[in-house]
Amino acid sequence: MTAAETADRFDPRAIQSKWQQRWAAMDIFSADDDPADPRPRTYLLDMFPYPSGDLHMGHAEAYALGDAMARYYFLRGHNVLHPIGWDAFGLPAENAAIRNNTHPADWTYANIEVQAASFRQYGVSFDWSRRLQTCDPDYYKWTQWLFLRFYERGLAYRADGYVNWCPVDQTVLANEQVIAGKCERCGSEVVRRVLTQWYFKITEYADRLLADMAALEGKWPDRVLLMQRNWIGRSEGAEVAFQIEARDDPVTVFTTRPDTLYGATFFVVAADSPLAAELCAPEQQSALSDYVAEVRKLTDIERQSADREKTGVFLGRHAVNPVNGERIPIWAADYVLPDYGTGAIMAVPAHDQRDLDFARVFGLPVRVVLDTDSPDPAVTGVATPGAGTLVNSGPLDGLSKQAAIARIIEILAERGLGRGAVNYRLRDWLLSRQRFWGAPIPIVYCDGCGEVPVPDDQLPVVLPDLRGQELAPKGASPLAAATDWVATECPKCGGPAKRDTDTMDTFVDSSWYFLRYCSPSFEHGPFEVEAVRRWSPVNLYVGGVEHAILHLLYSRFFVKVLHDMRMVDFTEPFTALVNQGQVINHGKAMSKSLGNGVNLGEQLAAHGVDAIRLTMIFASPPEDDIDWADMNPDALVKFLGRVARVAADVAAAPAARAGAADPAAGDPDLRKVTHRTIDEVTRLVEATRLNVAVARLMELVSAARRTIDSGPGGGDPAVREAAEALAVMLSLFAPYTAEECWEILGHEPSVAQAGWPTADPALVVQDTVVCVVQVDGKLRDRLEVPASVGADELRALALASAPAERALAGRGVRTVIVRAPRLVNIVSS
RNA sequence: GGGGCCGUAGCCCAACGGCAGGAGGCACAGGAUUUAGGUUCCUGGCAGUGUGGGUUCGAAUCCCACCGGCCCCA
Repeated sequence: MTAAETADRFDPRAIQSKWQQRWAAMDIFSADDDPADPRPRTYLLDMFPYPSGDLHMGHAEAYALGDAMARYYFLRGHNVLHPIGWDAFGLPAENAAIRNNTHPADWTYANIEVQAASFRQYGVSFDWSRRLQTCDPDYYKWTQWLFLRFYERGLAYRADGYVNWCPVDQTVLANEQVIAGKCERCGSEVVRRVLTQWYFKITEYADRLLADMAALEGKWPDRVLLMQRNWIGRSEGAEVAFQIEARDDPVTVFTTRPDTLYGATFFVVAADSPLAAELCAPEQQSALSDYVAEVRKLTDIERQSADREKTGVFLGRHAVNPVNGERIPIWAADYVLPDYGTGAIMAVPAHDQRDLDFARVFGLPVRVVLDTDSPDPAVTGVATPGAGTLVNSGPLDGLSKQAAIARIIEILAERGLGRGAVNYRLRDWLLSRQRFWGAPIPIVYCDGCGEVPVPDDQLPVVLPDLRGQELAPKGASPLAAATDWVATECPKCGGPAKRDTDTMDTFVDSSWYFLRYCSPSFEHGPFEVEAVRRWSPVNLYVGGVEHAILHLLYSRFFVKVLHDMRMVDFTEPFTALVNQGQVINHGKAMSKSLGNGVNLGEQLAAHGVDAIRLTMIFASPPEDDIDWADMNPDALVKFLGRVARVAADVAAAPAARAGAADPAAGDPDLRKVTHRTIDEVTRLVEATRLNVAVARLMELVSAARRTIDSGPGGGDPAVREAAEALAVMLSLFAPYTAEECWEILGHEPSVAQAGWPTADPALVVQDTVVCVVQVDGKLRDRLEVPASVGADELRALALASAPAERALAGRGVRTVIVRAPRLVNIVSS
C-alpha cells in the first residue's frame, strides 16, 4: 500500500482475511505452562459466554476490553493466560431441542462453533488450546466430583423448599419467569409448592464472604462490593424465646430491635410455614388453610411489598412476652416469609411500619416504647423506627436505643430467654433444577441404604440420550422419564436403587471454570493443584455487571471451600474486576419486543472489525453504557485510515528503512509527543482508562501528520519512531490495522510480539511550563518558567507581573499561595 | 421505603481541589486539494460544569438540600 493507493477512503475490511489466515498459522497467544518460564504470569479472564446464538453487541464490547488488556500484558512480555470456553448447559438449549425435535447438544455445539468462528474473526487473543465446554462429560465429571466433596463436608444437603410451580406447564419456574404472579409462558396463576431440593450451605461462609471483601476494596468496583454486602445482608440483633400457651417448647424469633421488646403487642408467623399449621387452634384451621391457598399464589416480592393491604388470620392462640409476661395474640400473615429467620416475628407496631399497617387493619394495640419526638404512630399511622429514649419499658426506661439493645440482651441472657445474635439475609443456595440439560446430581436412593453418593470411580454420571418431546415438562424432571437410566444399583449394598433425577443449577458449572483453564485436560481431578498455584488467582476478570451478585458470590464461595480442602492456597478467585457497561440503543436495552436490536455481524460487515472494536473502546469509560445510536463507527474508520497513511508515508520515503535511522536525528517536537504519549498510554491502559488512551493515540497521529506535511516528511526518523509506537499501541484495540502498519513499516509479523514501546524519560519531562498567576483566584497572567523553578523565585516573578499588579489595584497583598511550578495565587487584603 | 451512582457545548466524552485557550471524537460552518456536494488536509464557532447554599486563597471536583436520570435491596 502506498500513499497514492490510500488516497481513497481506507477500508480496514480489506486486510482482515489475509491476517486471519496468517495469524492462524502462528502460535502467538499460548500460555506457557513450563514452571521454569521466567516471565511474570498474568491471568486475564473474560467471563465465558453462553452459546445462545452468534456473538452480539454486548460481547463485542466485553471482549474488545478484555482483549486490549490481554494484548497489553503480552506486549509487556508477560506469560499471559487468556483462555476461552463456553457456559454450555442451560434451559434455552432444552427449549430449542423440544421445538426442533433434536438433542440440546446439537443446538449447543452448533452455536459454540458459530461463536468460536466469530471470536477468531474478531481477532481476540485467546489461547485456543485450553477451550472448555461445561456440558462436556469430562468437564461435568468434575462438577459432580466437587458436589460430592461438598456433600462429604456437610456443605450439600437435601431439604424441603418452596418453588414457583406452574400447574398448567407442570414445571418449576425461576423467579424471573413469574410475572405479576402469573406464568410467563401460559399466563396461569403460579402457586408455591414444596419440593425436596438440594442446597449448598453457603450461609456457613457468610461471615467470610463478607470479611474477605476488604481485600477487594479498590480493585473491584465499589458498587459490586456494595451489592454483595447488601445481598449477604448481615444484621445484628437478638434471638428472643417466646413461650406459647399450651405448648412445651418456646418459639424463637430474631429481631434487630430487641430494645422495643416491651412494645411487642402481637406475634406473627408466616402463614405458609409448618409452624403456623402447628400453632393454629382447631377452630381456626379452615380459615388458615383458605388463607394459605391465597398466599401461595403470591411471589416473595409481592408478599413483601409495602403498598399491599395487609392480610392475616388470627390463630386462636397466644404467646407470652418474656419480659413482661403479657399475653399477645398469634397471627398468621403473608408479610413474614417462612424461610427467613425462624419464620416468626415479634410485632412492634409503634416502631415498625409493616407491623403498624397490620395492627391498624386488625385493630391491634400500638404501644410506644421509644420516645423519638415524633407524633404518636397510633394516630398518624407512621411508625417511628429511629433513635430515641426508652419509655414504658421497665428496666430500660431512660436508656438510649443503643444502650437499651445492649442492656436487654444482658437481661435476656441472664434469664436464659435469649441472646445476642447475627442474622444474614443470604439464604442457602438452592441448586436442584428439574431440567435435563445440566450436570446430573450424583446421588442415588436405595430403599435399604437411603441417600448414597455415587463413588468417584463411577463418575461422570452421564446424561441419558433424550431429545425432542422427551424433554417437554411433565411435572417432574425430564430425567425421571428415562426409567432405564434412573434404575441403577446401590453402590453400597448392590440392591436396586434410583438416581436423583434433578440436575445442578448452571451457576455450579461456572463457579470453578476459571480453575479448570489452568489444566484443562487434567484427568486426576478438577484441576492440577500446581498449575492453579502458578496461574491463580485471576489477575483481572472482565465481564458484565449482571453477574455482580450471584456468579461472583458463588465463585468466591467455591474458592473458599476449596481453600478449606487445601486444594488452592488463596481465598479470593478474582484479584481485580472490571464490569463493562451495556450496549444499548436509543436509551434502552436492546430487545426483540422493542425492535431496537443491532446485529453485530452487520456492523462488522459494514465497518470492519477494527472500527467496531475501536468504537466500543473509544465510546466511553469501560464501565459506562454505550448508546449505539450515538456512535459513528465511520469516525473510527477515518482514524484508522489516518494511522495507515502515516505508516504508508514512512514506507514511501526512500531513505528510511526499519532500524536504519537514529530517531534522535528526527524532529524533536514530534519525539516529545511520541514519548509523552507512550508514557501516558501506558498508565491509562493499566488503569483501564482505554477511551482516554485512544484519544492520546489520535493526538499522536495528528502530531505525526503535522511533521510529515510541514516539511520533514515521512523520511524523518522521528516520524518512523512515532509510526512504529503507534502500530504497537494501536494493536491493543485494532489488531488488523496495526498488523498491516507493522508490515508496511518493514517488520516481520506479528506486531503482537513487537514488545511494548518504552518512553525515554528525558523526552517526557518538560523543561519549561506555563505558570498561571491568579489574583484572588481569578486568572490574571501566564508566565513561561523553567519546570524546576523554586517557590520563592516564582513568587517574586508573579508579584512582578504587570497584569497582576493592575488587578490588585493598589490593594495590599495578604498572602501568596505558591504551587510551583504551575500556579501562584495572590490574595489581596 | 432504604442504600448507591451520575448530571460539563447539539451529541459521545476529558480535566492530582489549581488555566474550562475543553484532551479526543461526532455533527455543523469555512478554506485548500479535486471533474466532484465524495476523499484528504487545514481552520473555526459553540458550554462555564442541573439548581441553591456551604467549606476553601481557590470548587466541575469536597459537604448539605433540591431537581432530573440510572442501579441494587425492599
